Formats: sequence, structure tokens, C-alpha cells
Amino acid sequence: MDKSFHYLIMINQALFQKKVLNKLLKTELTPGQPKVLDYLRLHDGSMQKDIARGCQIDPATLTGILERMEEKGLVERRTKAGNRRSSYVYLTESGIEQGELVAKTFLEAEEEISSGIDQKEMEKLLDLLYQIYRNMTELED
Amino acid sequence: MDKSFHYLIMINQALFQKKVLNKLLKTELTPGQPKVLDYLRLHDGSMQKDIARGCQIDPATLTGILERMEEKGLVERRTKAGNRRSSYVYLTESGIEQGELVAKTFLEAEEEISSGIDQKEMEKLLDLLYQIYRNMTELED
DNA sequence: AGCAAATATTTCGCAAGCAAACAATTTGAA
DNA sequence: TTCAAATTGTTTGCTTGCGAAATATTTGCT
Repeated sequence: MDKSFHYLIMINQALFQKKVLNKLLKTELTPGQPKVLDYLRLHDGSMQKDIARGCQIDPATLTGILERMEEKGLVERRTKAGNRRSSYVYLTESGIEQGELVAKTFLEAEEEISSGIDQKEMEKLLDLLYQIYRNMTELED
Repeated sequence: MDKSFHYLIMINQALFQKKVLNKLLKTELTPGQPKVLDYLRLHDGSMQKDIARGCQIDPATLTGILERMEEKGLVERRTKAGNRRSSYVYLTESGIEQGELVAKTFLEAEEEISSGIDQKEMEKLLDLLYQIYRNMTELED
């Protein structure tokens, strides 16, 4: 077993993603939708470019995800007066519900994977991951 | 900024992946290939199902990745006498070279994202990620 | 031996991911 | 004011990703 950062981050993300999607099977959410719902739950009314940056996906990818979310009635895209270039994305009633379910599911999954790790250690883990996140974004490659 | 595990693991994996692929632009490696090269570097001659498990991707996904890697002469698929069902995958000369380059690139990227984190803290981070990995695999959902 | 179950890979269809090219709109500088 | 540059989003084409079903082979049970 290779205990390097690159391997652990890859494999943990893959496993966690599968764990969450598995819990959300009963909903009709496709793999790309939970993270967008979670982002909008905290930043309702964002422009697409900000959602894409927040979720670290390409704007071109987001186009398709939002299209399907709009068809399913989870979000609405509106333009503001004075800016017809940007489109602002809002959760619908149904989107808010699904977003709350997603958030609850994330929490549940996080509890399940924390056994053997105490509160202090978990905070340390999040601090270190946050430091790495800042290192990668501040230098901006 | 949301400092939850699910967000940090998602975003760090995405950013790290992009950082590595960016460094490997001069090679002609597609996004799925580095992890397979890295796995084979440590486990040359594996069966496809083991590569898939090691990289946490679906066997069906691996089929396409290996097809393109074989076309480019990075790997060879052979069958062993007495088992025509499994196919065993070996790095070619060129595959070994590219694998070493990938490994060096991972190391380089890992150093770049570690600023402000000392040796002891990094070990703690890897230990915690490894613990979470074990929690997710031992319970096997 | 014979045949059902298990194993390993591939194929198919769709969603997600990116780069590059494009379209529409806004900004800003001459 | 006018037009070039920047901004925002979409389209296209390809790779990656998964699940389900198909195919081929091996194992195991009787």
C-alpha cells in the first residue's frame, strides 16, 4: 500500500464520492449534481463562473449539469437587469429540499469514515487540507 | 470558505490533478493514464481487475484507457498459459520511462503544495488519510 | 463428465470532465 | 463615441467515469 499524498487523495476522493452517491441512489441526482446543490445551498444566486470555480469544474462542464438540473426543476437561471451576459442561478423549492438532503448525507458519510479519529485530530486534518488548498490556489500554478 | 471534509477532499483532488496534468503537458499522457502508469510501476504484470481496484476505477473504464495506452506502446496485455480469462498488463520500455517521469512529477507537485507544513505534520496528515481509507474499505460500504 | 455459478473482460449508453473555438455582451481606452 | 479587448457562457470533440448487459472462460458441485 502506497501511503503518498497523491495516492491517498485520489483514492479517498473516489471512495467518498461513491459512498455519497450510493446513499443518494433513491434521489435521481446524477454524479455531478450534489456538489452544485451544496454550493448553491451556501451561495444561492451565484453566477455560473463562480459556481464553476467553487466546484473546481470547467464552465463548459457546468453548462450541461445546470441544463439537466433546470429540466428537473432543481434550479432556475435568471439574468439581472443591466447584465445580459452573466446568468444567475437560483435553487427552486425542490432544489432547496434536495440540497438539504445532500448536506445531511455529506455529514452522515463524514461521521461514518471518522471512526478511530478524535475531534482534535479531525480538526488538524481539516487544517492541513485547508493549508494545502491555499498553497495550490494562492500560487495559482 | 467551507472547511468540511467533503469539500476539501473534492477540491484538493481536483486542484492536485490539474497541477500534475499541467506539469505533464509535454508528454502526450491523457488524464487517466498517469495513475495507471504509477500503479504498474509498483505492480507490473497485474491483472486488469487489480489495476482497476488499485486505481479505484471501474474495470469497464480501464478497458478504454489500456486500449489507448497499448496503441501508444506504453503497455502490453498478455495472457498466461492456463488462464485465458484474465489479461496481465506489462509496461514496455517506453512505459517504464513515462512511469518514472510521472513518479517524479508527483513528488515535485507534493513538495510544492507542502509549504508551511513540516515533516511531522505531513506524516500526521498521511496517517489520518490512511485511517479514513481503511475505514472506507474495511467496512466496504 | 456435465452443467450451473462464479470470474474477468468488453460493449453500450449516458453523464462529467477539459480544451479550443465561437457567440454575445460589456468594458475601456483612444 | 467608437472599436478593440476582456468577460461570460455555449458548442464541439474527445477522454474518463459508471452501471448493466453481453461474452468468454474457469470453477465447483453432483
